[in-house]
Amino acid sequence: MKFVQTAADPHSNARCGLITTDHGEIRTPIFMPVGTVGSVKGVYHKELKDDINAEIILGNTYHLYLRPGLKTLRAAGGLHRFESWDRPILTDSGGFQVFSLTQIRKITEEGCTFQSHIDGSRHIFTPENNVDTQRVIGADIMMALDECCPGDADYRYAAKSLKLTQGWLERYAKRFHETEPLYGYDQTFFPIIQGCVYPELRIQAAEHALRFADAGIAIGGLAVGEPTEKMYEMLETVCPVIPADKARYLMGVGTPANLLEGIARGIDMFDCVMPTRNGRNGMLFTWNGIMNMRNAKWENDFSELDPYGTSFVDHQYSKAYLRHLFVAKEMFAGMIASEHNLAFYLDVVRQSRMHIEAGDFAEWKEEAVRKVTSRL
RNA sequence: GUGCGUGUAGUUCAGUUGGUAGAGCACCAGAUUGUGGUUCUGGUUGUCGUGGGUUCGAGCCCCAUCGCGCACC
Repeated sequence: MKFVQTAADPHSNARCGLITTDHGEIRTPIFMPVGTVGSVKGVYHKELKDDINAEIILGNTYHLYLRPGLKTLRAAGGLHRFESWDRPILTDSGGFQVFSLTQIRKITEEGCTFQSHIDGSRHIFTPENNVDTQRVIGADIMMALDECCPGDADYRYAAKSLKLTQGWLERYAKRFHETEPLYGYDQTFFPIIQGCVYPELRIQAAEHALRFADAGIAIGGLAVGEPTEKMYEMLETVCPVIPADKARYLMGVGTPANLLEGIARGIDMFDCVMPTRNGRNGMLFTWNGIMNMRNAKWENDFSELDPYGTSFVDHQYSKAYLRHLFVAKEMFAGMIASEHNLAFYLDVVRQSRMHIEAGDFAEWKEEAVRKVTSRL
Protein backbone atom coordinates (compact mmCIF):
# COMPACT_ATOMS: atom_id res chain seq x y z
CA MET A 1 0.00 0.00 0.00
CA LYS A 2 1.22 3.48 -0.71
CA PHE A 3 0.21 7.12 -0.56
CA VAL A 4 1.23 9.89 -2.92
CA GLN A 5 0.33 13.55 -2.79
CA THR A 6 -1.11 14.66 -6.12
CA ALA A 7 -2.04 18.33 -5.58
CA ALA A 8 -1.65 21.09 -3.01
CA ASP A 9 -3.69 24.21 -2.32
CA PRO A 10 -1.55 27.35 -2.58
CA HIS A 11 -3.31 29.23 0.23
CA SER A 12 -3.72 26.53 2.89
CA ASN A 13 -2.25 23.20 3.92
CA ALA A 14 -4.98 21.35 2.03
CA ARG A 15 -3.84 18.74 -0.44
CA CYS A 16 -5.04 15.90 -2.61
CA GLY A 17 -3.57 12.44 -2.67
CA LEU A 18 -4.01 8.90 -3.82
CA ILE A 19 -3.91 5.80 -1.65
CA THR A 20 -3.35 2.55 -3.50
CA THR A 21 -4.44 -0.72 -1.93
CA ASP A 22 -5.00 -4.24 -3.19
CA HIS A 23 -8.73 -3.48 -3.02
CA GLY A 24 -8.50 -0.36 -5.13
CA GLU A 25 -7.61 3.30 -4.95
CA ILE A 26 -8.77 5.98 -2.54
CA ARG A 27 -8.70 9.61 -3.52
CA THR A 28 -7.99 11.94 -0.62
CA PRO A 29 -9.26 13.94 1.17
CA ILE A 30 -11.76 11.19 1.92
CA PHE A 31 -14.49 10.45 4.41
CA MET A 32 -14.88 6.84 5.47
CA PRO A 33 -18.35 5.63 6.49
CA VAL A 34 -18.33 3.69 9.74
CA GLY A 35 -19.48 0.08 9.57
CA THR A 36 -18.64 -1.03 13.08
CA VAL A 37 -20.13 -4.50 13.20
CA GLY A 38 -19.67 -5.32 9.53
CA SER A 39 -22.40 -3.10 8.17
CA VAL A 40 -22.89 0.59 7.62
CA LYS A 41 -26.12 0.65 9.59
CA GLY A 42 -29.16 0.80 7.35
CA VAL A 43 -27.31 1.15 4.04
CA TYR A 44 -26.95 -1.47 1.32
CA HIS A 45 -23.44 -2.09 0.02
CA LYS A 46 -24.85 -1.44 -3.45
CA GLU A 47 -25.90 2.06 -2.35
CA LEU A 48 -22.57 2.64 -0.63
CA LYS A 49 -20.85 2.02 -3.95
CA ASP A 50 -23.24 3.33 -6.58
CA ASP A 51 -25.08 6.17 -4.85
CA ILE A 52 -22.83 7.33 -2.00
CA ASN A 53 -19.61 6.33 -3.73
CA ALA A 54 -17.79 5.33 -0.56
CA GLU A 55 -14.22 4.43 -1.49
CA ILE A 56 -13.42 2.79 1.85
CA ILE A 57 -15.41 1.82 4.94
CA LEU A 58 -14.57 1.03 8.55
CA GLY A 59 -14.97 -1.97 10.76
CA ASN A 60 -14.26 -2.22 14.45
CA THR A 61 -11.98 -4.79 16.04
CA TYR A 62 -13.67 -4.64 19.45
CA HIS A 63 -17.13 -5.32 18.06
CA LEU A 64 -16.10 -7.91 15.47
CA TYR A 65 -13.90 -9.74 17.95
CA LEU A 66 -16.88 -10.10 20.30
CA ARG A 67 -19.35 -10.83 17.50
CA PRO A 68 -19.24 -12.85 15.28
CA GLY A 69 -15.81 -13.71 16.70
CA LEU A 70 -12.55 -14.74 15.12
CA LYS A 71 -13.55 -18.30 14.32
CA THR A 72 -16.36 -17.19 12.06
CA LEU A 73 -14.36 -14.38 10.48
CA ARG A 74 -11.50 -16.70 9.65
CA ALA A 75 -13.87 -19.34 8.26
CA ALA A 76 -15.55 -16.63 6.16
CA GLY A 77 -12.19 -15.72 4.67
CA GLY A 78 -12.00 -12.28 6.31
CA LEU A 79 -14.32 -9.35 6.65
CA HIS A 80 -14.34 -8.37 2.96
CA ARG A 81 -15.78 -11.70 1.92
CA PHE A 82 -17.97 -12.00 4.99
CA GLU A 83 -19.80 -8.75 4.31
CA SER A 84 -19.19 -8.86 0.56
CA TRP A 85 -17.38 -5.56 0.16
CA ASP A 86 -14.58 -5.57 -2.40
CA ARG A 87 -13.26 -2.06 -1.80
CA PRO A 88 -10.81 -1.15 0.99
CA ILE A 89 -11.63 -1.56 4.70
CA LEU A 90 -9.96 0.06 7.70
CA THR A 91 -10.35 -1.40 11.17
CA ASP A 92 -10.05 0.54 14.37
CA SER A 93 -8.18 -1.37 17.05
CA GLY A 94 -11.03 -1.27 19.53
CA GLY A 95 -9.00 0.66 22.08
CA PHE A 96 -11.47 3.52 21.94
CA GLN A 97 -14.44 1.19 22.45
CA VAL A 98 -12.83 -0.40 25.46
CA PHE A 99 -12.67 3.09 26.92
CA SER A 100 -16.04 4.39 25.79
CA LEU A 101 -18.27 1.30 26.04
CA THR A 102 -16.89 -0.65 28.95
CA GLN A 103 -17.19 0.59 32.50
CA ILE A 104 -15.19 -2.26 33.93
CA ARG A 105 -11.71 -2.11 32.47
CA LYS A 106 -8.15 -2.00 33.58
CA ILE A 107 -5.20 -0.57 31.72
CA THR A 108 -1.76 -1.94 32.41
CA GLU A 109 1.59 -2.02 30.71
CA GLU A 110 0.58 -5.44 29.36
CA GLY A 111 -2.64 -4.23 27.69
CA CYS A 112 -6.22 -3.51 28.64
CA THR A 113 -8.60 -5.93 30.24
CA PHE A 114 -12.31 -5.30 29.87
CA GLN A 115 -15.73 -6.86 30.15
CA SER A 116 -17.88 -7.38 27.09
CA HIS A 117 -20.83 -4.99 26.84
CA ILE A 118 -22.78 -7.95 25.42
CA ASP A 119 -22.42 -10.69 28.00
CA GLY A 120 -19.99 -9.39 30.61
CA SER A 121 -17.29 -11.90 29.66
CA ARG A 122 -13.71 -10.87 30.43
CA HIS A 123 -11.12 -10.22 27.73
CA ILE A 124 -7.71 -8.67 27.24
CA PHE A 125 -6.35 -6.68 24.31
CA THR A 126 -2.60 -6.57 24.06
CA PRO A 127 -0.70 -5.01 21.17
CA GLU A 128 0.27 -8.50 20.08
CA ASN A 129 -3.16 -10.14 20.11
CA ASN A 130 -4.64 -6.99 18.59
CA VAL A 131 -2.40 -7.41 15.54
CA ASP A 132 -3.39 -11.08 15.33
CA THR A 133 -7.08 -10.19 15.57
CA GLN A 134 -6.82 -7.55 12.85
CA ARG A 135 -4.97 -10.04 10.66
CA VAL A 136 -7.97 -12.35 10.98
CA ILE A 137 -10.40 -9.56 10.17
CA GLY A 138 -8.20 -8.73 7.22
CA ALA A 139 -8.59 -4.98 6.87
CA ASP A 140 -6.42 -3.20 4.30
CA ILE A 141 -5.53 -0.64 6.96
CA MET A 142 -5.14 -1.72 10.57
CA MET A 143 -4.97 0.74 13.44
CA ALA A 144 -2.49 0.46 16.28
CA LEU A 145 -3.78 -0.19 19.79
CA ASP A 146 -3.68 3.04 21.78
CA GLU A 147 -5.15 4.68 24.82
CA CYS A 148 -7.50 7.47 23.84
CA CYS A 149 -6.71 10.17 26.35
CA PRO A 150 -9.71 12.34 27.36
CA GLY A 151 -9.63 15.91 26.06
CA ASP A 152 -9.71 17.39 29.54
CA ALA A 153 -6.86 15.31 30.99
CA ASP A 154 -4.13 17.17 32.88
CA TYR A 155 -0.57 17.18 31.58
CA ARG A 156 0.68 14.52 33.97
CA TYR A 157 -2.02 12.06 32.98
CA ALA A 158 -1.65 12.87 29.27
CA ALA A 159 2.12 12.32 29.41
CA LYS A 160 1.74 9.04 31.27
CA SER A 161 -0.97 7.88 28.87
CA LEU A 162 1.18 8.79 25.88
CA LYS A 163 4.08 6.77 27.25
CA LEU A 164 1.79 3.75 27.51
CA THR A 165 0.52 4.25 23.95
CA GLN A 166 4.10 4.52 22.70
CA GLY A 167 5.14 1.31 24.43
CA TRP A 168 2.14 -0.44 22.93
CA LEU A 169 2.98 0.95 19.49
CA GLU A 170 6.52 -0.47 19.60
CA ARG A 171 5.18 -3.91 20.46
CA TYR A 172 2.37 -3.60 17.92
CA ALA A 173 4.86 -2.79 15.14
CA LYS A 174 7.12 -5.65 16.13
CA ARG A 175 4.27 -8.16 16.00
CA PHE A 176 3.00 -6.68 12.75
CA HIS A 177 6.35 -7.27 11.04
CA GLU A 178 6.59 -10.78 12.45
CA THR A 179 3.25 -11.82 10.95
CA GLU A 180 1.76 -12.09 7.48
CA PRO A 181 -1.61 -11.26 5.95
CA LEU A 182 -3.89 -14.31 5.90
CA TYR A 183 -5.89 -13.82 2.73
CA GLY A 184 -3.42 -13.09 -0.03
CA TYR A 185 -3.66 -9.30 -0.17
CA ASP A 186 -1.53 -6.65 1.50
CA GLN A 187 -2.25 -5.09 4.89
CA THR A 188 -0.66 -2.01 6.37
CA PHE A 189 -1.03 -0.32 9.74
CA PHE A 190 -1.25 3.27 10.92
CA PRO A 191 0.34 4.34 14.20
CA ILE A 192 -1.64 6.85 16.26
CA ILE A 193 -0.46 10.18 17.60
CA GLN A 194 -1.83 11.01 21.05
CA GLY A 195 -0.76 13.77 23.44
CA CYS A 196 -4.05 15.39 24.36
CA VAL A 197 -4.05 19.20 23.97
CA TYR A 198 -0.36 19.68 24.82
CA PRO A 199 1.73 20.76 21.81
CA GLU A 200 5.04 19.43 23.10
CA LEU A 201 3.45 16.02 23.81
CA ARG A 202 1.83 16.01 20.36
CA ILE A 203 5.12 16.79 18.61
CA GLN A 204 6.98 14.19 20.61
CA ALA A 205 4.19 11.70 19.87
CA ALA A 206 4.33 12.48 16.16
CA GLU A 207 8.10 12.04 15.95
CA HIS A 208 7.90 8.73 17.77
CA ALA A 209 4.94 7.42 15.77
CA LEU A 210 6.58 8.40 12.46
CA ARG A 211 9.31 5.83 13.08
CA PHE A 212 6.63 3.17 12.61
CA ALA A 213 4.57 4.78 9.87
CA ASP A 214 4.46 3.24 6.43
CA ALA A 215 1.82 4.77 4.15
CA GLY A 216 -0.05 6.73 6.76
CA ILE A 217 -0.40 7.97 10.30
CA ALA A 218 -3.37 8.83 12.47
CA ILE A 219 -4.15 11.63 14.87
CA GLY A 220 -6.27 10.37 17.74
CA GLY A 221 -7.57 11.75 20.99
CA LEU A 222 -9.27 14.75 19.41
CA ALA A 223 -12.96 15.68 19.51
CA VAL A 224 -13.06 13.90 22.85
CA GLY A 225 -14.12 16.76 25.10
CA GLU A 226 -11.64 19.53 24.31
CA PRO A 227 -12.81 22.81 22.71
CA THR A 228 -12.92 22.67 18.92
CA GLU A 229 -10.34 25.46 18.68
CA LYS A 230 -7.91 23.27 20.66
CA MET A 231 -8.47 20.49 18.13
CA TYR A 232 -7.59 22.83 15.25
CA GLU A 233 -4.52 24.05 17.18
CA MET A 234 -3.33 20.48 17.60
CA LEU A 235 -3.76 19.85 13.86
CA GLU A 236 -1.70 22.96 13.16
CA THR A 237 0.94 21.66 15.56
CA VAL A 238 1.12 18.11 14.29
CA CYS A 239 0.51 18.19 10.52
CA PRO A 240 3.69 20.14 9.65
CA VAL A 241 5.73 17.48 11.46
CA ILE A 242 4.39 14.72 9.22
CA PRO A 243 6.16 14.27 5.85
CA ALA A 244 4.09 14.72 2.70
CA ASP A 245 4.32 11.05 1.75
CA LYS A 246 2.24 9.90 4.74
CA ALA A 247 -1.55 9.99 4.65
CA ARG A 248 -2.91 11.82 7.70
CA TYR A 249 -6.01 10.36 9.29
CA LEU A 250 -7.96 12.36 11.86
CA MET A 251 -9.84 9.74 13.85
CA GLY A 252 -13.49 10.05 14.74
CA VAL A 253 -14.04 13.51 13.26
CA GLY A 254 -16.47 15.05 12.71
CA THR A 255 -19.00 17.66 11.63
CA PRO A 256 -18.93 18.85 8.01
CA ALA A 257 -17.23 22.03 9.24
CA ASN A 258 -14.64 19.93 11.10
CA LEU A 259 -13.89 18.14 7.82
CA LEU A 260 -13.40 21.38 5.92
CA GLU A 261 -11.21 22.88 8.66
CA GLY A 262 -9.29 19.63 8.96
CA ILE A 263 -8.64 19.49 5.24
CA ALA A 264 -7.44 23.09 5.32
CA ARG A 265 -4.87 22.04 7.94
CA GLY A 266 -3.60 19.05 5.96
CA ILE A 267 -5.83 16.13 6.97
CA ASP A 268 -6.46 13.48 4.30
CA MET A 269 -8.81 10.98 5.95
CA PHE A 270 -11.78 11.17 8.30
CA ASP A 271 -14.31 8.86 9.83
CA CYS A 272 -17.23 9.64 12.07
CA VAL A 273 -20.47 8.10 13.27
CA MET A 274 -22.18 11.46 13.04
CA PRO A 275 -23.75 11.19 9.56
CA THR A 276 -25.24 7.79 10.38
CA ARG A 277 -25.96 7.96 14.11
CA ASN A 278 -27.28 11.52 14.07
CA GLY A 279 -29.00 10.70 10.80
CA ARG A 280 -30.91 7.88 12.45
CA ASN A 281 -31.98 10.48 14.96
CA GLY A 282 -33.35 12.95 12.45
CA MET A 283 -30.36 15.24 11.89
CA LEU A 284 -29.60 16.02 8.25
CA PHE A 285 -26.52 17.83 6.98
CA THR A 286 -26.88 19.80 3.76
CA TRP A 287 -25.26 22.65 1.82
CA ASN A 288 -28.20 24.73 3.04
CA GLY A 289 -27.43 23.95 6.67
CA ILE A 290 -28.47 21.51 9.35
CA MET A 291 -32.05 20.26 9.50
CA ASN A 292 -33.76 18.50 12.39
CA MET A 293 -36.27 16.38 10.51
CA ARG A 294 -38.36 15.87 13.64
CA ASN A 295 -39.21 19.56 13.81
CA ALA A 296 -42.87 20.42 13.30
CA LYS A 297 -42.01 22.98 10.63
CA TRP A 298 -41.52 20.21 8.03
CA GLU A 299 -44.97 18.77 8.59
CA ASN A 300 -46.39 20.16 5.35
CA ASP A 301 -43.24 20.88 3.41
CA PHE A 302 -43.56 18.66 0.35
CA SER A 303 -40.48 20.03 -1.40
CA GLU A 304 -37.65 17.62 -2.20
CA LEU A 305 -35.45 16.61 0.70
CA ASP A 306 -32.32 18.41 -0.50
CA PRO A 307 -32.26 20.28 -3.80
CA TYR A 308 -28.43 20.25 -3.83
CA GLY A 309 -28.17 16.63 -2.71
CA THR A 310 -26.25 14.07 -4.78
CA SER A 311 -28.22 11.04 -3.55
CA PHE A 312 -31.37 9.78 -5.23
CA VAL A 313 -33.19 10.01 -1.89
CA ASP A 314 -32.78 13.78 -1.98
CA HIS A 315 -35.00 14.06 -5.05
CA GLN A 316 -37.31 11.11 -4.60
CA TYR A 317 -38.61 11.93 -1.10
CA SER A 318 -40.02 15.09 0.47
CA LYS A 319 -39.20 16.74 3.77
CA ALA A 320 -42.74 16.14 5.01
CA TYR A 321 -42.51 12.45 4.14
CA LEU A 322 -39.22 11.98 5.97
CA ARG A 323 -40.55 13.85 8.99
CA HIS A 324 -43.56 11.56 9.00
CA LEU A 325 -41.29 8.50 8.93
CA PHE A 326 -39.27 9.83 11.87
CA VAL A 327 -42.35 10.67 13.92
CA ALA A 328 -43.77 7.22 13.15
CA LYS A 329 -40.42 5.68 14.12
CA GLU A 330 -40.19 3.81 10.85
CA MET A 331 -36.76 2.29 10.25
CA PHE A 332 -36.96 3.59 6.68
CA ALA A 333 -36.42 7.06 8.16
CA GLY A 334 -32.97 6.14 9.43
CA MET A 335 -32.12 4.50 6.12
CA ILE A 336 -33.02 7.58 4.08
CA ALA A 337 -31.24 9.93 6.49
CA SER A 338 -28.10 7.78 6.57
CA GLU A 339 -27.97 7.56 2.80
CA HIS A 340 -28.43 11.30 2.45
CA ASN A 341 -25.87 12.21 5.11
CA LEU A 342 -23.19 9.85 3.82
CA ALA A 343 -23.73 11.08 0.26
CA PHE A 344 -23.42 14.64 1.58
CA TYR A 345 -20.20 13.90 3.50
CA LEU A 346 -18.72 12.29 0.40
CA ASP A 347 -19.81 15.34 -1.58
CA VAL A 348 -18.03 17.61 0.91
CA VAL A 349 -14.74 15.80 0.36
CA ARG A 350 -15.30 15.48 -3.38
CA GLN A 351 -15.89 19.22 -3.76
CA SER A 352 -12.90 19.87 -1.50
CA ARG A 353 -10.70 17.80 -3.82
CA MET A 354 -12.06 19.71 -6.79
CA HIS A 355 -11.25 23.08 -5.26
CA ILE A 356 -7.80 21.98 -4.06
CA GLU A 357 -6.99 20.92 -7.60
CA ALA A 358 -8.35 24.22 -8.89
CA GLY A 359 -6.24 26.06 -6.31
CA ASP A 360 -9.10 28.01 -4.74
CA PHE A 361 -9.86 25.77 -1.78
CA ALA A 362 -9.02 28.25 1.00
CA GLU A 363 -11.43 30.87 -0.31
CA TRP A 364 -14.18 28.37 -1.11
CA LYS A 365 -13.85 26.75 2.33
CA GLU A 366 -14.79 29.94 4.20
CA GLU A 367 -18.12 30.15 2.43
CA ALA A 368 -18.65 26.39 2.63
CA VAL A 369 -18.19 26.38 6.41
CA ARG A 370 -20.74 29.18 6.74
CA LYS A 371 -23.23 27.20 4.69
CA VAL A 372 -22.88 23.86 6.45
CA THR A 373 -23.03 25.34 9.95
CA SER A 374 -26.23 27.34 9.37
CA ARG A 375 -29.59 26.00 10.48
CA LEU A 376 -32.64 25.29 8.45
C1' G B 1 -85.46 0.70 34.91
C1' U B 2 -82.43 -0.97 39.41
C1' G B 3 -77.67 -1.71 41.74
C1' C B 4 -72.44 -1.05 41.79
C1' G B 5 -68.31 1.46 39.75
C1' U B 6 -66.04 5.47 37.11
C1' G B 7 -65.02 10.59 35.05
C1' U B 8 -58.08 14.72 36.76
C1' A B 9 -52.89 17.23 30.77
C1' G B 10 -53.26 14.80 23.94
C1' U B 11 -53.04 9.68 26.49
C1' U B 12 -52.47 6.12 30.70
C1' C B 13 -52.93 7.14 35.49
C1' A B 14 -51.33 9.23 40.77
C1' G B 15 -53.28 12.76 44.13
C1' U B 16 -52.29 11.21 51.94
C1' U B 17 -56.83 13.08 57.66
C1' G B 18 -60.13 18.82 52.80
C1' G B 19 -54.98 23.69 52.13
C1' U B 20 -56.72 25.98 44.31
C1' A B 21 -52.74 19.62 40.96
C1' G B 22 -48.28 15.72 39.66
C1' A B 23 -45.68 11.34 36.94
C1' G B 24 -44.70 8.20 32.56
C1' C B 25 -45.66 8.41 27.52
C1' A B 26 -46.97 11.93 23.71
C1' C B 27 -46.01 16.82 21.97
C1' C B 28 -42.25 21.20 21.27
C1' A B 29 -37.10 22.32 21.19
C1' G B 30 -31.70 21.44 22.12
C1' A B 31 -27.31 18.17 22.61
C1' U B 32 -24.67 13.92 20.30
C1' U B 33 -17.56 13.39 16.87
C1' G B 34 -12.20 6.08 16.37
C1' U B 35 -21.69 3.63 16.72
C1' G B 36 -24.91 -0.35 22.48
C1' G B 37 -30.61 1.11 16.21
C1' U B 38 -29.34 5.34 21.23
C1' U B 39 -28.89 8.29 25.30
C1' C B 40 -29.10 12.88 27.66
C1' U B 41 -31.01 18.12 28.72
C1' G B 42 -34.76 21.55 28.84
C1' G B 43 -39.95 23.23 27.77
C1' U B 44 -45.59 23.47 26.81
C1' U B 45 -50.24 21.39 28.23
C1' G B 46 -55.49 21.31 32.76
C1' U B 47 -62.76 25.72 33.50
C1' C B 48 -60.08 18.27 38.05
C1' G B 49 -67.42 15.96 33.31
C1' U B 50 -71.34 19.88 34.56
C1' G B 51 -74.41 22.72 38.14
C1' G B 52 -75.35 23.57 43.10
C1' G B 53 -74.21 22.90 48.49
C1' U B 54 -71.12 22.42 53.20
C1' U B 55 -66.45 24.96 54.62
C1' C B 56 -62.12 30.40 55.95
C1' G B 57 -60.71 26.85 52.05
C1' A B 58 -63.23 21.23 47.83
C1' G B 59 -59.92 17.10 42.82
C1' C B 60 -61.20 14.99 47.73
C1' C B 61 -67.31 15.65 51.69
C1' C B 62 -72.97 16.19 50.30
C1' C B 63 -77.02 16.74 46.46
C1' A B 64 -78.46 16.90 41.49
C1' U B 65 -77.30 16.12 36.53
C1' C B 66 -74.67 14.21 32.13
C1' G B 67 -71.27 10.58 29.88
C1' C B 68 -69.03 5.79 30.18
C1' G B 69 -68.39 0.59 32.13
C1' C B 70 -70.21 -3.84 34.51
C1' A B 71 -74.16 -6.72 36.68
C1' C B 72 -79.29 -7.65 37.20
C1' C B 73 -84.40 -6.83 35.55
